[in-house]
Amino acid sequence: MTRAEENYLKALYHLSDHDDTLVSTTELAERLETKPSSATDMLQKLHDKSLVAYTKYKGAKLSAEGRQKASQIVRKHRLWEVFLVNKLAFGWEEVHEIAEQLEHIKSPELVERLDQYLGCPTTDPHGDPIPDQKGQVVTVYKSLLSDQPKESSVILMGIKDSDTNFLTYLSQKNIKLGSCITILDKEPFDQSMTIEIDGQMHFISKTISNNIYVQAL
Amino acid sequence: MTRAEENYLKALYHLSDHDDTLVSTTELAERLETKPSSATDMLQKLHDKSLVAYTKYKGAKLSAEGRQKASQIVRKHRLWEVFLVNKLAFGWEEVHEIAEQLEHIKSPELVERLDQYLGCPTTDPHGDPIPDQKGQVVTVYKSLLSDQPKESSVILMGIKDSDTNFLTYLSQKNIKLGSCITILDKEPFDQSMTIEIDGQMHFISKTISNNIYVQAL
DNA sequence: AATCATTTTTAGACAAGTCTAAAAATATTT
DNA sequence: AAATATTTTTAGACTTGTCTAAAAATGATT
Repeated sequence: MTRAEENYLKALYHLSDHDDTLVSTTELAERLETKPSSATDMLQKLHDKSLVAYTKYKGAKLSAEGRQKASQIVRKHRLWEVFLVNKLAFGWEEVHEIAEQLEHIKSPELVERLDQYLGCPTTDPHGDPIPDQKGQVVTVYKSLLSDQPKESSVILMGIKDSDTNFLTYLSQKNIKLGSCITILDKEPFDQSMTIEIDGQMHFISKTISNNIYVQAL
Repeated sequence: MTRAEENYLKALYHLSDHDDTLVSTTELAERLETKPSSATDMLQKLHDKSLVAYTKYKGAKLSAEGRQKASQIVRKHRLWEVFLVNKLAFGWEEVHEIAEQLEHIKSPELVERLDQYLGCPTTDPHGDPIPDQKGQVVTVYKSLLSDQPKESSVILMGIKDSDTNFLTYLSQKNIKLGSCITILDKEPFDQSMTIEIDGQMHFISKTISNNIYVQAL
């Protein structure tokens, strides 16, 4: 498999993550920052290889085989992210781009040894699950911080959209995975919150709280 | 720089390692398992980019800039080899292919952190020197085992041609970097040797001893 | 149901890197 | 020094993945 093929499979994996909906050509092209015509070409190619179920004008989704392949690329991506953060002390906002490259390294042996070396982690530095060799992921129940009531305490479990700017914003405020968050106040008007983390108080907008996954204490 | 360009630079680096001789198109093509016509195309391209000094029908060599670029690819290759052997417990005969892929990962920050993490090694698992950021290498004086006199004792410092089969042969016999070798006997006729390593005796041909670098104790 | 707008596909072109086959230059031999 | 052999380069073609522009299909509107 070429790098381009791998990137298309991965994009399909992310776009039809849980639901089994068909992905449109335009949607796929946007995700990959390319043109719909290019996506069409590739979908036909991947369909010929039985990695994608694609019907002209209707859309595409991964086949069982394609999903397995895609999951292993995601597995590699997230394992490398753990390596970069836990072993090389990169910040969680710095690792995505490097992992985009490392995920294409072809060596099943390497992946398994890396997994062992890292202690077989089940989530990456942003709280996203790491698929196992079979493509299975451990589903951890996560709610959005924005849905939590006033005066409750929760643990930060993940980031919904791991945008670099957002990750940088959080790490500057020393907010990280595992942080204990107490909601001191919640404005009924715009749902902005006053929260407390490690004795520090922060005001956060709904946009922010809506991008943070938490778990009840 | 593309992967192909990097591979050509690296090949030139290895082919005109110490001496500053011109490399022929055929020589380069053979090293890269490609055709001379392809090598010609690429040499012209690299010449246009000032990475290679190339004269039609004469041959090519790296420019200062090209040599620097090449050295950093070799640096990455060898650092990753150290990682694979020292951290992931791969055998020294298993790491070349994987490092061939890892050497193309583009992230200066990653290289420097990896270097630190590994303790800034100066040689790779086969005893080859790791260039520093400037492309400089520490030259360690190494002689060939085949040139050593009978009854001398030496330390194994490196492998001349790190062929997979040869590396496997050595590791099966538990012969590794740093092993102390005593030459018990040396046959005048074919220069085959009887050597002793860690209490184990081995008979080795000239072909073998000629591929092992050692240093006097 | 017919028209209009949008999405998707096709067709043809381009760049990178490779190849084969033929032409040009260099090296070797007599 | 001329003829032959070898090496190197050029020319044209192919593949992968992309693009633009035009055609076809689908969806929305009236």
